[in-house]
Amino acid sequence: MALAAMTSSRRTSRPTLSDIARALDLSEATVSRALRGSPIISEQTRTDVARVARELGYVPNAAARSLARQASHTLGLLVPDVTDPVHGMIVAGFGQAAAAAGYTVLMLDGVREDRRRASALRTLREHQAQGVAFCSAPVSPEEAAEALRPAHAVFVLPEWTGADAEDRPLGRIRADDAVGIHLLVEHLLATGRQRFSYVNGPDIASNRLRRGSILRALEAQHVEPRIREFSASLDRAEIDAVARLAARERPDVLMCYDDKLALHLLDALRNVGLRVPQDVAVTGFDGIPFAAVANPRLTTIEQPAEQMGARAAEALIAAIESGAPPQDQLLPVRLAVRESSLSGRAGNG
Amino acid sequence: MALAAMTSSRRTSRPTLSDIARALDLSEATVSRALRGSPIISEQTRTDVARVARELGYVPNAAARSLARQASHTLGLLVPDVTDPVHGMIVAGFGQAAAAAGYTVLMLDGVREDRRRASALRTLREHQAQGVAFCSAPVSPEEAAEALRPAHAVFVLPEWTGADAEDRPLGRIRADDAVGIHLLVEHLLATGRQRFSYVNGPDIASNRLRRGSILRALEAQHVEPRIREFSASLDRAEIDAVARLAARERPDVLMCYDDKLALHLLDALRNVGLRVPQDVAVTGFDGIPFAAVANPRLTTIEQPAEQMGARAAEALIAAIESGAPPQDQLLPVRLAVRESSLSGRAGNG
DNA sequence: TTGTAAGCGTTATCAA
DNA sequence: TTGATAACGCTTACAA
Repeated sequence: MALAAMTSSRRTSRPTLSDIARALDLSEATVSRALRGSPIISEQTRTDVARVARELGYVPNAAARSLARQASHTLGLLVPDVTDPVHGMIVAGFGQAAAAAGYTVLMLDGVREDRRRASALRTLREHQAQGVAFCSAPVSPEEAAEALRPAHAVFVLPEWTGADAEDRPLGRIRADDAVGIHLLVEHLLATGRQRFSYVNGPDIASNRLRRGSILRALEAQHVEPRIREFSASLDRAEIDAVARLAARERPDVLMCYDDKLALHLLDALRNVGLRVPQDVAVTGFDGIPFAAVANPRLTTIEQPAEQMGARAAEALIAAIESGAPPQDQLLPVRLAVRESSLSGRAGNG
Repeated sequence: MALAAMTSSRRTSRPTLSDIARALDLSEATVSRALRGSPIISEQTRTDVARVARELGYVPNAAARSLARQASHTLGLLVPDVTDPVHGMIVAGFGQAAAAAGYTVLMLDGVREDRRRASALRTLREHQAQGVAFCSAPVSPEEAAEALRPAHAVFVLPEWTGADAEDRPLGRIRADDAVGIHLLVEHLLATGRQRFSYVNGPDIASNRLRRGSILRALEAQHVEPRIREFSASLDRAEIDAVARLAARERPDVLMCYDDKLALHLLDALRNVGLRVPQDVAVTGFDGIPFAAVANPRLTTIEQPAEQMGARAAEALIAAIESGAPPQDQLLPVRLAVRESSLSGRAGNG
């Protein structure tokens, strides 16, 4: 008996329920109940168990619990690139909300790469994730279905808008890009800009959506949507090319897919001698912190990224615990007007 | 029998080993061995099992495996703030290296806050993390010990340099700050800067270390270490105060704790009318991507942050699998000279 | 209020 | 080469 006890405590070197039970001469079942605050346990037992658990430094084993309960209390979060400020904020918000609700997060990064995405999905299945959020990730319907099997899913940014979206336990958390863009276009028109151009980001849904919103916003303002489009990923050569084109064509505004792109473009414009905002206005999208301290400070549409992450986790958890599919949500954005789009043009057209 | 099968497959809705075993009329043990490529399995059985597993969409249950093997294959990563570019890169590198080695990462954010740090450590114990990395996190010796119990630990940035470091299974992954700072000081002296000042970041070990290195580097260059220190967290009011002080005292250089601080200071200096680098040089530390496109582009010391994360994971895994404590590592840095520290001073002293 | 025992999905030990 | 069987640590009927 004593030997068994030693052996068992040596083997894992972590105290278990049965260590507590043995110390108090109780059954494991009673200890388990006491630890989780079951109402049918006597006050005496409860305090005894709590004390011994503390003394022993007992912490429940998540794997065992997951197995016994048939619930992992684990959420998956798929991210294309954690080093991106927006994704970082989503991750932060998601993690905080999940932790607050007692859920563990498996954050898998780099899922733009096929192999890593596949491995991430497999990891989530192995760990029996009860819900998964796709953060701006290009997931195919097949993959989504695969990831979901019995789980719930939420798309934080609307990368996937598959036709069969209705059949699946999906929810979408989005920022109200359209409204933000409407405000932005209004502001730009008000400051006298006329020849608009849009600088495309990578060819993903959010880029297409923003681009579409710009066209619609211009129409709504009865501006002929004479929009010149430029294409640039974050590849530096492409951005330089856009800057050179802009120097030649002289649009009034360069509306960029996102802040990161805009900040790099600002740098490229400096190289070709175009002044912002005197020669051309530049706007971003997202509201990342560095946009506020760029030189010139960048006009942008601020998304509540951290809140979006938190909402995603909450939606997932609510869905898991209620059994109902996660709810869609549309969060408000805010236009931050800064130097890069001020009027006072030098008039070059 | 058929009923039992249905019941069992309904209950979890995920196929298990026994589903495969039943389908092929084999034992679970054999299926388990076949799946993991045990050499003592017949070719026939192996292919049969693989086929059925694929058909059924079988994925092993991590919780069950962790329990049976007494090894979670899980690593913990404690991060103060994922939205910080440096931390983001560490997280990215760590995650990639861990995944490549078949380990799952539990990334816990916001651990600067006491409560979240405590909860993070508990989560890691619950999940039986076999190793944990503290990324620039202010951990107390007690907490570290608590986190470690039977696990291994690596400190990615040297926040904790406790006296009893020797007794514990610790390893430190650091960038060679001292060398970088030496190069930086040399460069600044070569461009004619004389009155140095250091802008302190938060009062954490890495700040103290960088500060110390600057003093030593100045001494080594036989420059009287007349260094004026300023204090600024990322609180905007403090940064503005530093800018005003700088406008009054006119040091030749403002060496900042890190890039983030430097970028904000650049903005503040613009407000008080100080030109960089004509009136004062500004340098950062870390080499975050936005430093390269700031206006003026920021001179900085580039740390291989992503590589540091990867090394941390690798060191942890090596330690786990060999049983030896993790190895210390010192990674090289690189001085990136950019506009913010160019010579051509307007001569104001 | 507490205990007994079965089970969760794997792996590992021993036999066969 | 394969099969029983006993863990792994916890939860949960069902009994007492």
